[in-house]
Amino acid sequence: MARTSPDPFDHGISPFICFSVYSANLAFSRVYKPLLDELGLTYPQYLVLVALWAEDGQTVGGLGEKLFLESNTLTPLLKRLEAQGHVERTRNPGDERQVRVRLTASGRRLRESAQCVPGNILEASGMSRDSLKKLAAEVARLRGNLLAAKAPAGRR
Amino acid sequence: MARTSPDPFDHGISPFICFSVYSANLAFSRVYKPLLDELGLTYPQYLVLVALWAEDGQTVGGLGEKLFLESNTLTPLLKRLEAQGHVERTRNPGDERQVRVRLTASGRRLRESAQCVPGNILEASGMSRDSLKKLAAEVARLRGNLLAAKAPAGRR
DNA sequence: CGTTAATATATCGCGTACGATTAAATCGTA
DNA sequence: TACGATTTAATCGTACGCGATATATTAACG
Repeated sequence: MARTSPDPFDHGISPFICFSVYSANLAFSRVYKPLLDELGLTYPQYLVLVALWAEDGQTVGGLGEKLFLESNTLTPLLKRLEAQGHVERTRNPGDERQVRVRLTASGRRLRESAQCVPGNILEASGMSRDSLKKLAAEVARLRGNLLAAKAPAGRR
Repeated sequence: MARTSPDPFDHGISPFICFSVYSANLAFSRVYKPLLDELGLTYPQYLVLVALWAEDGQTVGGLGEKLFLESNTLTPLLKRLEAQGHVERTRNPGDERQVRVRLTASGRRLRESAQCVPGNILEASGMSRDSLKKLAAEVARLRGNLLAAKAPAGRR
């Protein structure tokens, strides 16, 4: 009998991993808050800037693929970043459907001001760089599995 | 190319554990969505009910302690659960500051309808029960460290 | 060419999260 | 007992996430 465990609510463990992830994410955003407040950024805005610092001039869709977000989330966020003067959004002349997001001088300057952020997070995590790296990889693998289960493989 | 690449970003963002957690949480809520839609619940509402199924009649503050949330988030959420007829909120006669949240018959019935949920999540995770359990514990430890770093020791 | 399908972004409404504030009940202590 | 301090929820404003929909541009195909 490879029946599931005798206790029907031992299933509680699978809500447990999702709850750990859920609440750890809340905890992260709370640790980030005071750091990012000084830069006038929210946590998702910071993630977008990290992506742009790595590769400037990405499209909305390109950013969404990296961040697992869509235009309904990104467009208002990017408009706020634009209103703050950190990015500019321009239609791609070669394909007017696309919007390219480019860092302004202000957006590039923020990179320096934000240099201390990862170090602070590392310290707050109370774990070694290596443990975090391993943990991040495992969680990313879990994320991949979940997304694959969500959008079945046959799609093209 | 239209296909989402298997590992879209080994570039800028991947070293950040916070991003793995952030995006894994989004992935979880997307996997939960269709399951919980059938119950008419959101993911945070489901978490509240899980807490109440484990222990009925908790106060708003007690729920918040378990879920790492505060009344500014919980009160509207609980009102929606009440509007759906799954819980009732009553002031504690012994201390009128507190609000006790109790499951209704409808809220208890939901527990049976939701029994299939954890199994579905487990399957979607693509990982073994044991791996998930270990991972959940590590992520919970990380969460604890972050919260401890946020609220420094001197608070007493 | 013209019509239709596909693609890329934007808009809208709802439900969280959360800082800041408010209001009410209780406690501590003189 | 009186009264300021503390505790507990609730309220408000802002910013995500996201399903559903709208709009505009490009591609496909007859």
